Amino acid sequence: MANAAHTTPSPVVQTATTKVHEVIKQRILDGHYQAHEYIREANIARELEVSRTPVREALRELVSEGWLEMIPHHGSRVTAWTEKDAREVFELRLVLEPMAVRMASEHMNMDCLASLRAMASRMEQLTELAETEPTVRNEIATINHEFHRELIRASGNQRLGALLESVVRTSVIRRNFGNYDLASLRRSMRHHREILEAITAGSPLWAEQIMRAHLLAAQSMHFRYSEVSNN
Amino acid sequence: MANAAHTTPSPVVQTATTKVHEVIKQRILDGHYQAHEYIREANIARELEVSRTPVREALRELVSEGWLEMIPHHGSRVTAWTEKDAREVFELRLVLEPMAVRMASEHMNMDCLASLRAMASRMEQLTELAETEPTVRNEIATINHEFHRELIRASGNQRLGALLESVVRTSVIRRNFGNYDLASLRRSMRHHREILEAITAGSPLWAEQIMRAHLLAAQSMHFRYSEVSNN
DNA sequence: ATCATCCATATTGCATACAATAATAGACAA
DNA sequence: TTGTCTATTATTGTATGCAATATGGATGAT
Repeated sequence: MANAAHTTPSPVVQTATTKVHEVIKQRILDGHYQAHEYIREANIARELEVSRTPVREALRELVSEGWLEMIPHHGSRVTAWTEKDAREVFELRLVLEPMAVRMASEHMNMDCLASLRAMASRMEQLTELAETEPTVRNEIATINHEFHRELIRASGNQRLGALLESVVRTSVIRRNFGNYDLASLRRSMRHHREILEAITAGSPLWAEQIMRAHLLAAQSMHFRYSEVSNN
Repeated sequence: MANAAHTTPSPVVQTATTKVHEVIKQRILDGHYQAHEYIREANIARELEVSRTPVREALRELVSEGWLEMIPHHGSRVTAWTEKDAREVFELRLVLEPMAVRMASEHMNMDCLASLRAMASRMEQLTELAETEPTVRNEIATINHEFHRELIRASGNQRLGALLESVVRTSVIRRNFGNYDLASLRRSMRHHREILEAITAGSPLWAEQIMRAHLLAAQSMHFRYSEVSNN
């Protein structure tokens, strides 16, 4: 990916560059760094007690991965996402994730399936607490994200995983079900369960279609929410 | 992809880093740098008369974009493509490009269509020379690449373009029709023409299906060739 | 002969200094 | 007041030196 669409180069050896990379990325996800905010090289270098060199290298990587945009001689700032971006991402997910589920269901092993079932169950439990305890929505969102990742991983196409990772960030940033009413949450959980049922039944096509419906439902919720909040 | 999956950050301002980036990328495409060959920072720095700093930054970008792989404290080398990679890429193209064509045909303007028609015509002309003059195959390949790019651009989804760009490299490297017999070449040209006919007729679905067939035919040719040459 | 250990060397990783560039504020004139 | 020019300052871009690490071969012990 332009890369970009690729995983971090060195997962095992920890250099200063990888450290800076991870910190900045985490802070973007946290919301600690906000959209359009400039990341000054000297600041972050001083803060993390490294020189500007590894900072610059980390920034370049983050630019290639789409987290930052760099204006020569001016600086690097957090990329802001427009509604157009969101639409593009949904269009792509709508094609790639159903494909991933179809492929995953064609050669699914029992361990993976068991893991997915456990996640689905956990999310269902949490859903019933969502009304009284709003904070569990974050936990649901995290598991949901992991559920989708696991399915994509099971597709067997590594590149597909990298692509979706680079594309799905926008949903990661606001990965919450805060705007879901209970009925929508339950429907979403029902979709997860049905995807697993389709896989178990050995019907890749069924699984693919449910995933498509699942994403269209999510898309519908997203734009319903964003219309009243943003534009 | 990142970028990975992303275009070069600064198209207008030319820094030393962008210069190094372009040179190395071009050399990988040329075949000047071969698969698994190490790019030594000091060598390329001395050759291009810059210091190691911009070289390192360019290398990091190229790693993020998937052109190189970097082993910490060991070096950066040109990524080699396996048959598995090729299969993954075809799977992805088979989903993304038909999608792009469908979307492109839904809002196609006359200028773009005229440009595509011109490219198709040019390729058809060159095809009839391919038997007597083998070198025109390279020219056909270049126009073919441009044809596909233009279609993707016309889809209106910028991210899609970036994704495909990061994914389709393998075909760029060996972007030649050297292993096509005349009949296959003609069929390929016929596909291009039919895609444009489908768009003109206002049938996104037709265009999408022909693109899928077009890619499956190419896939078939690719693996037929690679079986006798590689494994 | 084989294996482990240690040292020399090549290469990358990082820090610092300086150069180049762009934004900012202030002075001055219209 | 407004516009323009200039000097200052902040920030990024590049070069260089040194530290950290890995590789390969020589040396020695078993």
